[in-house]
Amino acid sequence: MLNRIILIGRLTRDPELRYTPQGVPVASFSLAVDRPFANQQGQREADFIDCVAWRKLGETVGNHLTKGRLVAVEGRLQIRSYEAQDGTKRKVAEVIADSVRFLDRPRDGQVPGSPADVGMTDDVAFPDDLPF
Amino acid sequence: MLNRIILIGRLTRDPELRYTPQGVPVASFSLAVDRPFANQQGQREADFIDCVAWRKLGETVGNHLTKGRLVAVEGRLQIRSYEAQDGTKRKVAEVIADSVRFLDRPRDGQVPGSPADVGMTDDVAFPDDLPF
Amino acid sequence: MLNRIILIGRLTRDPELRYTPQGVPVASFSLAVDRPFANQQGQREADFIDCVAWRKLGETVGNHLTKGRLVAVEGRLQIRSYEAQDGTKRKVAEVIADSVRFLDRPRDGQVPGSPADVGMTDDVAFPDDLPF
Amino acid sequence: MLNRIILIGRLTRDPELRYTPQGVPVASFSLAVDRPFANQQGQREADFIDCVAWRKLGETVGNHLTKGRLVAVEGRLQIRSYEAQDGTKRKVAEVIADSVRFLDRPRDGQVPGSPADVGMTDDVAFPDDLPF
DNA sequence: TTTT
DNA sequence: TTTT
Repeated sequence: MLNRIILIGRLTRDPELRYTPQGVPVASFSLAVDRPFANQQGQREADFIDCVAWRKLGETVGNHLTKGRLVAVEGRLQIRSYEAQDGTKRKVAEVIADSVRFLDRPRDGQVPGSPADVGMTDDVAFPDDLPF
Repeated sequence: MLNRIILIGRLTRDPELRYTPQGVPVASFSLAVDRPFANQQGQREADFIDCVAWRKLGETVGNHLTKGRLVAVEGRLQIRSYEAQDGTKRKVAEVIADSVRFLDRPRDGQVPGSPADVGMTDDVAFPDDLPF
Repeated sequence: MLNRIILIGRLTRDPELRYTPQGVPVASFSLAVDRPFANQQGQREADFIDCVAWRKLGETVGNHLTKGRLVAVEGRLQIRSYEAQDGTKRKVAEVIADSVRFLDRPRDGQVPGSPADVGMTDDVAFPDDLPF
Repeated sequence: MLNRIILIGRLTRDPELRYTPQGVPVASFSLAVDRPFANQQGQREADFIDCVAWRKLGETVGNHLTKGRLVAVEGRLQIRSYEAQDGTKRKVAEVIADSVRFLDRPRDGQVPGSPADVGMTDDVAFPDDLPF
């Protein structure tokens, strides 16, 4: 009935922007989110969280974000279940973003024209999770 | 750097309460969280989200919650990566709860003595609002 | 750049549904949200938080919610500053809701036809804070 | 029963660090949080939100943050009611922070030794994710 | 009293 | 496959 997640982290690689057969843009990216404490070996680990952005938000993400950029993502956690080729059940967990804010400025010469310190929001109400 | 998730949903089955070798209680449970819209067949789907509660919160969950109960869970999303027996990489996504609130009353004869409409929090509760 | 609040609480009174001169519906309501700990006298206090819902969501709130109902509200915290008649500066803090979920069923004979256990979301993207 | 707010914004001035008569540190600061849309005059407004941090978190805030710094604050919204000298009822809304993360680096020569890109949390940090 |  |  309520499913809300807010993350701040850095992109582990450049986003991938693709299009559905119907031409709907969808960007995939992965965030490294540092855990708030050290593990038993005294190291600070991170969670690597897959995110998806659809439509206009997806295009903004795909066109302006790059590996290493710091962002705040708001969305919901979606769990998809499927059967693998070997017949075992698998699950995919991903955050369906409805807002992505850029929290640092791009490094020089990275993405010309990228909107520094600007956020994008996806307020249009569509089914954000076509099975693509 | 920030990882916060808030869910409202119903337990898909009774929680499992176990103990680490060191005797630390840990409860596992799964929530069905209805999606906010219908899919293309007009049906309302749900995400089935695995949750974990440690220590005192784990015991409360294990002792007082049952299948079907409505709860609000606050926590963080944790992704664990591991290698399966067949050598493939797998991931486990689970919400590490630091607060679980009970939003309905148990059905009659369910769990004698369960604290209806009562929440439990993993945090130490300081009066953060002395009138200073 | 990011402003997100999630509350679970009970309405302290019936909501007030009004309309702007342009006919836009807006519902005002107040939530009692129990604090997570007891104060120094051992009593559990609550925060009384003013909320506002616009348009279709406002009508749903105004038509289906009543004093005492348990709800989950998602929105943003808005602070309006103004000058009182005596020339002093005052502030109004209110939560602009973009989603309200009903977490209990109405008491018998309360609101005929009210959608029990149903949530409403306001996904349309408008300026949610006309100075009304 | 649940009261969670997450903000990203900039300090409108240097924080004030004070101490209760019992010696408990408490820092007050105010955040400018840009609204996600423009008003009817096409200008982007901000909400100015008062925040409070207690104890160790308060000291970190008081000692390391300065006007203009970008932070993420997690906490709860607290409403205090009181009677003014003229007999009228007033309310104070403030966010009681339990985590403050620094999202930019201090400007040169600002606060020597300040922990750049480091967050502080009020919570006790248990390894909530023993591999069990 | 308002930040970039 | 992992970010600063």
